[in-house]
Amino acid sequence: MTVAVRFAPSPTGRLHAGNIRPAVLNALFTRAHGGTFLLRLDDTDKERSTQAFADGILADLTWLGLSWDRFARQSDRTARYEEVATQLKAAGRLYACYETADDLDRKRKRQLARSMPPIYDRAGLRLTAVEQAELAAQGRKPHWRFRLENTESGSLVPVPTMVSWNDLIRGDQMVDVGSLSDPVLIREDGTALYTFTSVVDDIDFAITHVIRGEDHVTNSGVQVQLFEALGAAPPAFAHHSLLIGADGQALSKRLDSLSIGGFKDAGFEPMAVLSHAALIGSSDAIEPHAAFESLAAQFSLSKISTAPARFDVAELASVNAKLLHKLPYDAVADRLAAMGIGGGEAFWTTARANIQVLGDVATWWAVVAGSVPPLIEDEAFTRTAAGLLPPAPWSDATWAEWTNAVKAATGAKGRALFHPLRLALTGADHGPDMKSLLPLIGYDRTMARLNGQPG
RNA sequence: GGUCCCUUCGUCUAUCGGUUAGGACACCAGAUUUUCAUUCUGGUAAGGCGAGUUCGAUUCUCGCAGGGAUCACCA
Repeated sequence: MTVAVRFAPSPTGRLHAGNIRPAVLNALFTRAHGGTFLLRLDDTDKERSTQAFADGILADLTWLGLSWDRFARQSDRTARYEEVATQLKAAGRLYACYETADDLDRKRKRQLARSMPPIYDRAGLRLTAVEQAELAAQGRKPHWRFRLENTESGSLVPVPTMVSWNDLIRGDQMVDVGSLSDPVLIREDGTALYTFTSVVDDIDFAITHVIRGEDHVTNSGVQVQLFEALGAAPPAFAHHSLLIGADGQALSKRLDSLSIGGFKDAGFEPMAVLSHAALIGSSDAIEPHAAFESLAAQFSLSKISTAPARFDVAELASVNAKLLHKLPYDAVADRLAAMGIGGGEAFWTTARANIQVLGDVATWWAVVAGSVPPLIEDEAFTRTAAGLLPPAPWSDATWAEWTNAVKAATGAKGRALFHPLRLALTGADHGPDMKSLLPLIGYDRTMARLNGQPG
């Protein structure tokens, strides 16, 4: 059996820290098992779905470096859904209901008020042919529910009915479909809903593994019955836990600030975001991986925890910085060039240790090749240092040679010796190793800055 | 309110009845850098609470508490 997975976002928003997890996990699973990856846009909600969001999701995935083997959008498949719905009606598993949304809402509230579970009472199933004909004559349009298999024969009253599967992350799972409402599959306007379209597509695209968030666990119980009603074997399921915020509360409130677009704008590397998303809530160390293959090589669903994991953007920032600190010059040469940054490998290996995001190198490039206002703490000291500056050409040894001379002349050592020189040469009290930075700054700029000129 | 899931260092986690409770990040210290950062080495730090089972419980059972999810003509 060839592995086939899918990632099925609905284009009602952009991708964020929470919902890239199933995307990444599915992609990793595919790579690890040699399967195919279907990107499916679940755009059955016409009210909320937009082309702009669809484009945004594709752009976000592409930026992350994720690709797909197959692509589908549910709005293209309405004819197929109608066909399958007809089949289900003929099989007696889909029944017409005439309550309005308000009716249903009132029913639910009444049940809740009496501490009863808000389960649909199957009034539609009790309608006689005559009653149905009357409603139809009034021009009423029904919506259609899937009759769950959860009663004893001859009864409409649900009894505890367990649907079970061996979840690839959570182990043995049981969902009691006896305590669930028959799901609405077809809206009053005739369009299909997610619970239905998702199953039809999973069957038609021969999906073998459904990897998604634990918010779908109950859905899976219902959908297993749908698969069976349609004569298909359910796929294997794997439900990962959801993320919570750094403060321990649900993440959903602040997702706007945790969008993939936001991470991109903040200057994070795609591989840092990808590594973090793949590793959070797993038993592998959360560390940067330079390549998708490296993540895939160690990937296993069994390493994913069932407990909700905490998403902290500071942790992502740290992964990003570590990734950059190890990044070889070849991997960034093009991007540095695009930023107008030269200096070659020597500059990059010197500067990379002091950046959090790639854009930070601009700061050090200005120090090396541009103009920075020097900070002169002690004019006499820097003037003395300027007088001792060795002539060009410079090498890695120049810094030691020079600072030893300054030390001998002034008696300064340690921080008292280096701090004022760093401030004068870079305008900052922290930064890359001066030994390798000095030759990059060069004689002229160094001399100018020691004399208080921006250089 | 019903149902499901979760609870080990600050954080992500390992442990499938007997361990000095391990690792990673963060933090602290030392080394390197005669400075900061980087890098390297070392260290501090944990089983929510209460019962039960057992010779023995982080591990199994139950209760409580806390957290998450779900109960849409959303996905």
